[in-house]
Amino acid sequence: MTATTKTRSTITRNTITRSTVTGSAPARNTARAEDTRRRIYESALELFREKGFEQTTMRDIASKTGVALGGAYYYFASKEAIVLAFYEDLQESTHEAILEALQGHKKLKDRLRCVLQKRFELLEPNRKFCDALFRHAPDAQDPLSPFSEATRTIRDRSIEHLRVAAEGGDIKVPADLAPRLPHLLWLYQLALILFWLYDRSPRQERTQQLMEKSLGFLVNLLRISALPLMKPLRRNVLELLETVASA
Amino acid sequence: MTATTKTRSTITRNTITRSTVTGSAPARNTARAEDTRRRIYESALELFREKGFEQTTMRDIASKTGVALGGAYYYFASKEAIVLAFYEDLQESTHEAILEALQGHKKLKDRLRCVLQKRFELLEPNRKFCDALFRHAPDAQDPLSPFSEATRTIRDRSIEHLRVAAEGGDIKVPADLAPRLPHLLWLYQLALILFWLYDRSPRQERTQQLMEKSLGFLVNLLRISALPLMKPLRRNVLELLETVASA
DNA sequence: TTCTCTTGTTGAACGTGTTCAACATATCAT
DNA sequence: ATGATATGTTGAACACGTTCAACAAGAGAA
Repeated sequence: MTATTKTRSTITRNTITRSTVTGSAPARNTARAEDTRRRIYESALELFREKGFEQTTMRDIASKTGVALGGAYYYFASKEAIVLAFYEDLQESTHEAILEALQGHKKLKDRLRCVLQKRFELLEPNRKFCDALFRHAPDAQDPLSPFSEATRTIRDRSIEHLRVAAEGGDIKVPADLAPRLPHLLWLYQLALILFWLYDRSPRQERTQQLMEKSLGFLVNLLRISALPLMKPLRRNVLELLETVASA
Repeated sequence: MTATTKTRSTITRNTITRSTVTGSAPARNTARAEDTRRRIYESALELFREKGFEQTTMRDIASKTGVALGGAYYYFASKEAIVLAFYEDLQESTHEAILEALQGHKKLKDRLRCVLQKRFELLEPNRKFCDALFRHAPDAQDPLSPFSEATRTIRDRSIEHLRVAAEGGDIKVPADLAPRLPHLLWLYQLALILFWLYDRSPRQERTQQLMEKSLGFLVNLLRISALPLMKPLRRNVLELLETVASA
């Protein structure tokens, strides 16, 4: 066992040019780099889909791509960052699609279901590995957490979908609650996705059931929330949110 | 690089005598074993408290205890299992205490706060490492998940506290909701603990605030839930729970 | 061309949780 | 006491994610 004392150098190139959450992406995207990156990315997703996140090794990914182990880390800061890149892509490529799909629906319940369905539809082929994103979920300091500053862009997009869905619906939301609603709906969506990821029923029917039931509940809740009787409860909820949100 | 092909033997002792979640505990607890186990356990907790879960190495634990690395694994199935053992201990040693503390309170809000306060009080010195328990939380198949079959005993104890707290309170809970309430309260407690673990405010004051606000909300909600108007919403909630609970 | 600097690539080494076959010690029937 | 079996202990080896110093390839200036 050679006790090689490694000199830990202080300055490295990559610490400077880190740009997105996705990883230590090189500053200039030359054609070669772009290509290598894409090849690594695609090998990775293929393997993730086949064997799941845990079962796939960075060595697998590198060797399938035909690069050295270290190569993967030149493009992605970590194994999980690859999954995050996928989620970014997903959000990117479906933003318009979701907003368009909404046009056909008037009722709030339908509009929300529309957004959720679309999301699940796109997530479906990748169900086996998306749970990786929730591994460190509650720690908002972790860049990969859905609550982190680093994932704000992705999150904001998603919230925007839900805002549009809620605003165009047939239900009048109380003025004090309205501005908070999109964020709440996003939390609701997050919970559903989490349930779906671990749903072991065939074709994830239980998630479908849960979605229907919970949508019904949600809409009823919103309807009722407008009643004068509900004012104190609404105040309760808003205070709660205030407390949670204050950084 | 010596390519040592290791013969993977098929039968090992430990696979047979595994008894609790806590780890592959030996069948007979001899005095020596008991002692070694405790020493490992205590070193581990000390280190966890000092440096947190991630920063503490199994090698640290072993060497601090004065045993070989493998020794730790003779008593604990994994690093996380040590934390679970701690949580078991906690539950064990405080069951009575919590039930007694409840005696002094009549109002539901006070009774619930009493249970929660006690829990946090006991968890407090160990805040730095309890998050380890939530690492694989949503996967009910993982033995260490709070939802797993393996942790049922711990969970049931906790739910029992909350059942007693709710039953002795001053608020009449609707008959259809009452049997489900303890489980719901347990989920509520889980959420609070999760928030607390990652609460970075000084002395975790935000958690205290959140507790007060949410307790107020909860009690108001229960009060209102008895109104005839609320029958359909209650039905909604119960259906929801049914869907989630069906294995 | 040749020299320099940026960009891209390599693979050995590290630190980690975990496993396991070998060894050591205790327990107990004969 | 002696062997046999159960119990406890060891440390090397494994597989994995990750890091990094060294090297190679390309682009641009001289």
